[in-house]
Amino acid sequence: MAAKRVTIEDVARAARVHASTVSRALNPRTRGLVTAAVVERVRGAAGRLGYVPDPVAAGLRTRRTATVGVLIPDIANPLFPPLLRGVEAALGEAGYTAIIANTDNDPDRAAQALERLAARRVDGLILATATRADPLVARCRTLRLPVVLVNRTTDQARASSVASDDALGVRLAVEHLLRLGHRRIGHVAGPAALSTGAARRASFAAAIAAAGLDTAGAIVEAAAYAIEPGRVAAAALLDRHPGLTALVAANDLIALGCYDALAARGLACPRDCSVTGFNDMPFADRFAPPLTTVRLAHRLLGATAAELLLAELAHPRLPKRQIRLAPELVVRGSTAPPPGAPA
Amino acid sequence: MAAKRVTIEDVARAARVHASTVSRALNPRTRGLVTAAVVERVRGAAGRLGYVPDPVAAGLRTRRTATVGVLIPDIANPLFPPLLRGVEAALGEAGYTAIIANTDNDPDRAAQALERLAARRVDGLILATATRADPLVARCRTLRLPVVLVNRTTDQARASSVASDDALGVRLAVEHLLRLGHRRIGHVAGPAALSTGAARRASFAAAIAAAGLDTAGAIVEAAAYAIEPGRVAAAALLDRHPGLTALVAANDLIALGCYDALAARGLACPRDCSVTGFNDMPFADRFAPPLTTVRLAHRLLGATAAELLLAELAHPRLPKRQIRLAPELVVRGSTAPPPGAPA
DNA sequence: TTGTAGGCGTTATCAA
DNA sequence: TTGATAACGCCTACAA
Repeated sequence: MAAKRVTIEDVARAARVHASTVSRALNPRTRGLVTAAVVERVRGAAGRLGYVPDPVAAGLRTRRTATVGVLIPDIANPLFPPLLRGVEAALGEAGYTAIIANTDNDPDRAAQALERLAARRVDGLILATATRADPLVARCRTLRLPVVLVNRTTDQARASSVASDDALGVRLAVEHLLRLGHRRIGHVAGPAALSTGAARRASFAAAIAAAGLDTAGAIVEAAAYAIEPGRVAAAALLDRHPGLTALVAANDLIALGCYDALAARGLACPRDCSVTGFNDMPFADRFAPPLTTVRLAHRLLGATAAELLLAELAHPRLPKRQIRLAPELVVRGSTAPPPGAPA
Repeated sequence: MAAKRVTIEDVARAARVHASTVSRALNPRTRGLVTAAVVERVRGAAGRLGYVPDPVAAGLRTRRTATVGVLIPDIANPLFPPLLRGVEAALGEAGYTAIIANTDNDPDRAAQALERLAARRVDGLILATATRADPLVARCRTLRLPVVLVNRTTDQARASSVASDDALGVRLAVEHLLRLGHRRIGHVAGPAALSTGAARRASFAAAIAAAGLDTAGAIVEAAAYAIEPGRVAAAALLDRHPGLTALVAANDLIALGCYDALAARGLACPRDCSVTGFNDMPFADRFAPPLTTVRLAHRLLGATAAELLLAELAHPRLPKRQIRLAPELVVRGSTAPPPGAPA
């Protein structure tokens, strides 16, 4: 059946016009240059023959592939699937296709992936892997590759970005704990090399200080946003400050590590110690106990990043924008008044 | 800096050979045709100039894009991220790139995605969305697009496939429950239109019959592999058979629905009723209670699918293969002896 | 072993 | 408004 490919020449013959006219008639941007009647004839012929334009050939000529690269740390981190859905939806709407690459939080792999995607001639890049001093942003400038940061940002605002308002999120968590009566609150921070780790930590310190409490030393940094590093850091924190009645974790996976560290010491959550997370990852409501956390609109995060990038692709000289989405607190079963508090 | 693109012509000039020689020297398959000394000179020049071959241009000429399409129902289903990692790893090894598309279990979206990927000239397709009578497999044949099925299969073995041994998995779950002393066991099945739903249901019935028990009517089908449909189906099942002491769910999300249905009736799991899942999705060990389930090697599933496809790309006339990976039972906290059983 | 020539399917530019 | 032409960057018969 569909043995041989239908090309623009075949359509041209069938419509009794030149191939370039077919191209113009079929391309929405140039359709205005062609008589309406001819457009109809061409579309009819194209439909009859089952013509499908070849984006590879068009890309060779136009230097655009209608393709966007997406670098993420690890798709197995439940934060990212919804984000990717948002990216995909927004790109798809505009006729773009996403090419996703995992970097495993490894800068070398990220650099490699960037080169591979650039070689594939992606039109732009969405970076969910940025460190605060990420060399990839500069590399994109060199390659003249439009880039948008999502979730994590760099210290220098050389690219547009969409992220959560980390400061607000942590403040909501701390204020919730203060309202419950907690006075000895610790923080298991994320990596300081990431904007999220640094911002959440700073906000924690500020919120504690604003309450007139002392936070010195009640912060330990986890080596990565994952359960086991979270457990290790939480254990160290509890060693140093056995009297803590609440832990603010820099994200939900670290919060799970806090669960483990508490369990290992025979402490019950939330009875002996409350825990809060960040992200409201899928199934956070199913954990034991259900996790009180700060909810991010992950899908919106991805969709917004895609739209920022599409805007830059359409208008290359657009000023960079930094968008912060406001998160909200979701109270579940992992937080309660501190032990000994009046009911 | 990298203002202008470095082409094969530039390298040819620098190495004082013809462009076609550069092409041959740089392509592993044709390198043997070129003198070693010339190869060295070419590679040197290419390295110095920072030449990166353009896969778009090469693809136009060779009709191959080193690209594979992957259709999945929904990346937000935790089953798929590890599977995709496996696909990505195996493809990357061979220099291929995956292009992922979500279909939301919608046949129309799946068909659309297939056409889009075909238009993009993917070299092959990995289908994780197959229904038992999926028209997309035939469409791939028409398009002469190599295709491999993963996780779900079609009734007709017109394509190679990798999936779990569903029969074995369910048998393991049922036998575990029998050993615990359960005699009234129900099944919340997956959609009958999917190979997994049908196979797991048949295996459940067979295992119950083999134990000399009566299963008539103790099966209800969930409308989809998701929590809420699972809850609805489990509720219907419990209405019809209030005496059930164990539920075998067709997958982990349906198992979570069973949790909800039991809770709504004031029944405790596992004290009043045991529940088993299927897949061992990430975080299944974190649920309340931790889920006893059948573990699949998801990453291996994906990697194997990719390798099957790569083999077919290399040798188009290869016979189709049907691979079944053996799952294993993971016993956790959601199963226990039936109420009233001797400790 | 290397060079020559042609073409993959499309679109931009120019001319009519 | 439409047609002709060339070019995007690469690969592969074929010729030398």
